[in-house]
Amino acid sequence: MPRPGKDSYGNEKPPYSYISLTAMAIQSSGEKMLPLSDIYKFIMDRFPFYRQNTQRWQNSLRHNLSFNDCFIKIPRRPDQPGKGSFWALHPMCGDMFENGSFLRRRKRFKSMPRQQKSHVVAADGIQVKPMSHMDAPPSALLHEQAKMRLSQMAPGTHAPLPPPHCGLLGVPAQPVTTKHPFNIENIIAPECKPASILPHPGLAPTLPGHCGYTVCVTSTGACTWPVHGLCSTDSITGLPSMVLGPVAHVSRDFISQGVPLKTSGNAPAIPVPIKPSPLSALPPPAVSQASGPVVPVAVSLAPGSLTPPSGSSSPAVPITVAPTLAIATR
DNA sequence: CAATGTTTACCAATTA
DNA sequence: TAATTGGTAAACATTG
Repeated sequence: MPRPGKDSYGNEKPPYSYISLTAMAIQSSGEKMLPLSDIYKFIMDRFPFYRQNTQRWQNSLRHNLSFNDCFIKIPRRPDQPGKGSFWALHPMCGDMFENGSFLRRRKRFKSMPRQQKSHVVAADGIQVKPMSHMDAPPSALLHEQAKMRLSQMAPGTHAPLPPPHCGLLGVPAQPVTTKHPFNIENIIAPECKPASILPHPGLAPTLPGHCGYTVCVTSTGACTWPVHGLCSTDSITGLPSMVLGPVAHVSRDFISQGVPLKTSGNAPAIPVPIKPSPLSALPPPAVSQASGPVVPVAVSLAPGSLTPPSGSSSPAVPITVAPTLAIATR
């Protein structure tokens, strides 16, 4: 990913697509995510060409942000009031541009391509391109990042992301050892410039020692958390937004969840995508095939009451999640 | 109300 | 030549 300086191209149109410009802006930020206004600012700052006709290109840019799966939207924390969300790059989109050409990508990135069996779903549900497409020399920063990410996320050729801890549902608990960018370890690790854990809207402060990072385990509709009430449900399907167990469906939206680990105002943030992904493209239920990044957290589950939404035809799931969700940090 | 976000449609250029 | 990708316009919804 190029890092053009100020006025790199004078008043000429720079040889970058909006996607690469946006990616550049995001990459240039310390936390690898920016609000829309800062993306505008970055582009206008470096490319005088874009100081004119702002309405036109900004509309195009917004279109790109929404339209392209390579960008994910990250809600603001309540202590970061402001308009609009933050935008970040999808963890798996680092290898979009080929041979230094930032005008046209080799292939449009799709987080959930429809019926492409050759693609691999990583443990966190993020789509991975077949390795044969990954060996072309990509460029600079994005590539490095992607490599780093892929090396921990792509199953098969790389060390897979360990499944989330989930006692009752048959997923063996494993120590969290990977450096997945969405990994709690990464987020709270001092060397990792992280993003912040995003409190679930309307949530009461978490109990001391309990992170309360959301995981939903159900095969039907809404689930309820006895203490934290953390589970968000998809607005359309009513299904949980993050899934740990052998579920039948996962949600369309990824919604930011969790409660601050620290009470300080500088709490880092987890970039949790909330971009919808097509339900139709979802693989059959499997523990390791949750849609969206599943943050490896330690979860204890016990029999109890997860209930579908009233009026739902889905059967109730006789599961309760224990009130404590502890993040395994090391 | 303005900024932000989503979606659809159309077209041109490029690629397979 | 069909499919894909990128750019643009526009309508509309949402949000602070």
